[in-house]
Amino acid sequence: MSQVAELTPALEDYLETVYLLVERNKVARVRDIASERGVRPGSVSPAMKRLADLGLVQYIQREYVDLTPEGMTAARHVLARHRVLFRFFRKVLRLPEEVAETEACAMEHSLSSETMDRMVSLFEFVDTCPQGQNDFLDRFHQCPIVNEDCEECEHGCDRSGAGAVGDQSLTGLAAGERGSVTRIGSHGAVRQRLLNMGMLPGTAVTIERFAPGGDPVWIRLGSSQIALRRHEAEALMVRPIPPENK
Amino acid sequence: MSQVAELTPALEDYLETVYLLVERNKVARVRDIASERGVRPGSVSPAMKRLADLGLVQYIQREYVDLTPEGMTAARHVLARHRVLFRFFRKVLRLPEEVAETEACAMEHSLSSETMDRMVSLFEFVDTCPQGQNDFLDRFHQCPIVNEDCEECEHGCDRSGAGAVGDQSLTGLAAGERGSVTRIGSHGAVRQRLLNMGMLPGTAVTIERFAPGGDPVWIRLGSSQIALRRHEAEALMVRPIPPENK
DNA sequence: TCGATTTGTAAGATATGTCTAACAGAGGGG
DNA sequence: CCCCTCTGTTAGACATATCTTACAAATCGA
Repeated sequence: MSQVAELTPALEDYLETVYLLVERNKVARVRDIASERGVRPGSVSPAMKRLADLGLVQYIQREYVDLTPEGMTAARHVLARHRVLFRFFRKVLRLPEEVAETEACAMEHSLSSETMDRMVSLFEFVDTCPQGQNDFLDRFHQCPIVNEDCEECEHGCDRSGAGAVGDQSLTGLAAGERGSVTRIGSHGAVRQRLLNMGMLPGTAVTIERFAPGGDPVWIRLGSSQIALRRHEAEALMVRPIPPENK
Repeated sequence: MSQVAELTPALEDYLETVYLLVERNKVARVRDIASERGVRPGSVSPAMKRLADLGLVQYIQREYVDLTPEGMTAARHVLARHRVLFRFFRKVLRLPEEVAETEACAMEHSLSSETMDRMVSLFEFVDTCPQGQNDFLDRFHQCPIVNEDCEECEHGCDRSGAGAVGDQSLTGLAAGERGSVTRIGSHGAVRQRLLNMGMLPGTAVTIERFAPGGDPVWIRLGSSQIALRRHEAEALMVRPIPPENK
C-alpha cells in the first residue's frame, strides 16, 4: 500500500490492464497490453520497466509480464475502486454501461478510500437492509424528474407543471424578484444548457428584466447577467425568495 | 462549448479560479490567482496567455485578467460540475466537507454531462418529490452499516451478526464452498483492507482451506489466492452459493 | 528624482506520458 | 541457409504542466 501513493494514473492503468490480462490469458504480453490500452508497444516497455522497478511486476524481457504479490495487491486495489465507481454509475444512477465504464476509468485514480467506503455502504444498505429500501431507486428512476417517458407519476410531481413543493416557473416572477432554483422542468438540450450555466438546485437567481415581448429574459446569477430564452426561463422552476431577506 | 473539450484540467482550474476571483474582487490579478491555486506567479502567466489565445480571457498584461463572455460560460460550466460533485459528496454520501471539496476538485474534470444530469436529478428527486423521500438518506446514514456509533437499528440489521437477508460470516462456510459477498461486517481498518482487496458486495469468493487453528484462511478471488486473518474472514458476510451452480 | 518594494515575465529545468522510427531476436518457409 | 514476419526494445522527439531563478517594469515613498 505504500507504493500505491507513488503510482501515477498511467501506471495504475497499466497495472490494472496487466491484472486483467493475467486473469484472462494467464500471461500478459507487451503487445496485448498495448492493444488493450490503445497505445503503441513502444510506450508499454518503459512503463513495465517502471513497474518492475517498483517491485510490482516480474518482467522477463521479450517474454511476458507477471504480477508480483505486491503488484497483485496494488492492482486489486485499483480495480476495486474502478468497480465501485462503475457499479455506482450503473446501479444507483443507472447510466448506460458505456458511460459508466468511461467515467469509472477516468475517476478511479482520484477516488479516496473514504468515498469508496461510503459508496460501498450505500450498496450494502440498498441490498441488505431489511427495510426494503430497494424501491427507493426504482421510485427515483420512475419519477418524471429523471425519466422523460414517464410524463406524470402517481405522487403528483409532474415535470413541467408547478410542483407540490411550492415551486413555480421562473417566468412567474416579476422583474426584481428572486427565486431559489428547485429543479429544471425539462429534459434534453434545454436542461443540459441550464445546468451547464450553473442553474443548479439551490442556486439563487434574480430576474433583471424581461425584454419587450418577453423573449430574452435577463437574469442575474451571482455577479453575472445571463440572457435566457423564454422557453429556458419557463423550464426553470424556482421557489420565490421573500424580498425582506435582503 | 466547443473550446471546453480542448481545455486541459489545469486550464479549467485556472478558469474557475479567475471566475471566483472576479466574482469576489471584481478583478483577478496574476498574484491572486497564483496564491489561490498554490502555484508561483511564474506558472500563471503562460496559463493566462493560453486562455487568452482560446478567447476565454481578456488579458491586459500587468493589469488584470477578465473573462470574456465565452470564458464566463466555460467557467460556469466547470464550476457547475464542481458544485454538483461537492453537493453529491456532502448531501448524499455525507462526507466531511474537506474530503468532498478535494474529491470534487479532482473529479470535476472528468464528469460527463450525462452523469452530472443524473446527479442533479437525484437532488431534485430528494428535494422536491412529494413522496417525502428525504428520510431515505437519513435512514441510510443512521443504519449501522454506515454509522458505527449506531450499533443496532430498529430494522434489525446489526452490523456484525448474521443479517435478515440470509447472509452469514465467511467462516461459517466449509473449505471448498463458495459465497457471494453481501457486506463487510466491520468498520475501520479491517473494512478498508477488505474493500481494497476487492471484497466488494457481489463478489464471489471460495474458501480454499483453513490453516491449522483456523487463523490464516485461504480464499480464492477470481484467479488469485489470498490469505485472510481470521478476524477479517469473520467480518466478511456472504450469501452461500449452491455448488450445483458450476 | 531615485531607490526600494511590489508585481509580473522569461527562460531553463523537471517529470510524466506519449509518439515514431529504427533496430534486434526468434521462428518458419522457401 | 537466408530472408521475412512477428514481436518487442531502444532512442529521440514532443506536449503538458509545473517549478525555480533571474530579470524587468511599475509604483510609491522619501
